Amino acid sequence: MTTIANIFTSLQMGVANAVKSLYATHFPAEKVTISPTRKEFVGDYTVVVFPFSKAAKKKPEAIGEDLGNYLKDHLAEVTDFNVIKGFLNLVISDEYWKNFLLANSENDSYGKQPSNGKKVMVEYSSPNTNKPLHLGHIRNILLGWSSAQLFEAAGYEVIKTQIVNDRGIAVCKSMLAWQKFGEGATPESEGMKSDHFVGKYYVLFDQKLRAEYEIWQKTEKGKAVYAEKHKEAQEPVAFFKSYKNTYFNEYSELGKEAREMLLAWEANNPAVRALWKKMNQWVYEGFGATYEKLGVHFDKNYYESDTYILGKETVEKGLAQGIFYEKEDGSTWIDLTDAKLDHKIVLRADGTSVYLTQDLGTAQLRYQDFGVDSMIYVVGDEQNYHFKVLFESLKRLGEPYADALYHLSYGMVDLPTGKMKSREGTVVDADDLIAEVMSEARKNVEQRGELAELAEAARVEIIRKIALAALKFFIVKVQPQKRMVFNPKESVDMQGQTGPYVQNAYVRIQSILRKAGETQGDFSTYARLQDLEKDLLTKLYAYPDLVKTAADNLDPSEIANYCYDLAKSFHKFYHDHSILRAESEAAKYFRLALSKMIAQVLESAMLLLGIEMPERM
RNA sequence: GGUCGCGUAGCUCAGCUGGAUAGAGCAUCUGCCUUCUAAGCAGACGGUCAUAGGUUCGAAUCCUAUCGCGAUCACCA
Repeated sequence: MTTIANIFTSLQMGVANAVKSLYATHFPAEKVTISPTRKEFVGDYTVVVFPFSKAAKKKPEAIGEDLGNYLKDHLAEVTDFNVIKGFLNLVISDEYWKNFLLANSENDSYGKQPSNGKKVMVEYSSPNTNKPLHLGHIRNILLGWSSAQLFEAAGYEVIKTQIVNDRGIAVCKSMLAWQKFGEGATPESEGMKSDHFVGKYYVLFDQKLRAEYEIWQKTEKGKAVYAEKHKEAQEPVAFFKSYKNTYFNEYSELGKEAREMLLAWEANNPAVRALWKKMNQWVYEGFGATYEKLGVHFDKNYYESDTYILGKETVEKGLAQGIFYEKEDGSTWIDLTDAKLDHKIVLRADGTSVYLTQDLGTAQLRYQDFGVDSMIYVVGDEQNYHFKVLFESLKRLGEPYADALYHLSYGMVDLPTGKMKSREGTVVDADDLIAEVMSEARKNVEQRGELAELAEAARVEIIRKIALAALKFFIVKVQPQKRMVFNPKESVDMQGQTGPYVQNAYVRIQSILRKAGETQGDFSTYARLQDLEKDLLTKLYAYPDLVKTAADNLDPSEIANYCYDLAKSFHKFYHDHSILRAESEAAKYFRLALSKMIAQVLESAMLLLGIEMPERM
């Protein structure tokens, strides 16, 4: 396989040399801007010449001519140029592109970086064990999975993990509701998916609590509390809404029982622990099924029931180092005011851990377990502050991985009608969503009839791939840090800027390859590459760099947008030029090689997003 | 109020470290299937890039201020 010098660096250096020899000025090569030529102009790459006008003391047009001539004379890759205003458009030789294609069209690891010997841990999903996964989790899961894939492609060893929030008062709520009102029902007896079954009791608890609360509001005690605590001109409805949490903690019978259950759990009460295990097992089975449908998995699970006591040693160590300090009441704190982050508590006066402490301990545990060089936390942007504090604290503790901690922060998912609110029942359930997009895909497949001759099992598999492509692409094409609007109707679209559109480009190529017979042949005599062919080649050429920058930026949406771009260019090419009936044998083999490489890049790029390609659709 | 994020076409989104006339998709309208899969292609319509200053040969992009939306500022996780 011939190695090909990077065209960007070679052009940059060419320009720098030209500036040096023509104008006797040093201009750093890496500062030369090279971009793909816009399609309305002739050329493959464009050099912006304005920055040289000071050194050259000439008009930009004249500089463009100078540089163009120099590059044409000195670089074999440059065969022609034109200058428009301050822009020098360079035409790259057909030979260069043909060599590029020859070297890479059969290379199925194109774009993947060699191992860099580093380990990174990606934490994502991290659900609570009291209710099923919803749309918000899906965004989290897809971002987590695809950034893990991205890092693997960028040369890292990746360990995928989740931290399961399997304890606490919320979990006790569903346990208590099941115990009190469940009458021994099981997912099997109800015919329900087991995480939904547990979720039902979580909802039931809230209903019972609300009923209890409403009765209480009318009691003497309730009226007295309102009279005493309400703000001026605050109606009872508004007051009691804001008072709900206090009620739960101070007056509610159910609240009392739930707290007692939590205490019993912490005291290792066998009956409570057994109930806890049983219900969590149900939830895990349900989650497992959803994860499998989404095509994701984890290498290692951490459970909050194990990690919530972690971190105390860290605090002791930090105290000894003077990083933490104790208050008079016995609680322990860290002062981050010089990092503009305020004081944060790390241990309560009774010596128990808080959220931050757990995360400190968990980070260290992970380091002990895997010796990771870096960790990525995929968590919603409402926790930005927490992660700043966490990372700053670990840095002060001198942890070896502390400079390589990243929070992949993403915005909430809204519905066209507004925010998702569980209380108002507007939360989009993950399983429902998957089922819906599957049925939409099936409808489309049946309408088209393209797969009518396939066995049902094969058809189902393709439908699954198409459906998930639509859903995943829809979510992952949006930049993570942006809040996004999820329109359920648009998420099942299969035309336009969608996953199936990209798949269709791949499928068209597979269809051609099946019909082609011999797909490899000599194309060295193919001359005059078409504009659309060059457009595709420059895009293919950009792919490996894209993988790197997308990983650096923790941004899978860059990959999604690239896939769409590449597919779009291919669809146009496919429409305008015949491949199997090309003008010559050389042209045919050239286009077959080009198509093969496009298919290969589309397949591996989409796989970075967790999207699989069907062979036909 | 402090801090952070966001604001681009009717809607959903691109626009890389500043570069040519700001791009896609959806929606609406119009063409193109006897030719490699029409989940496709082409065209029309649609913009004061929130606003005002500044830096620059050049600003959607960088800086400042203002406005709007959101998050956060818990001994919850």
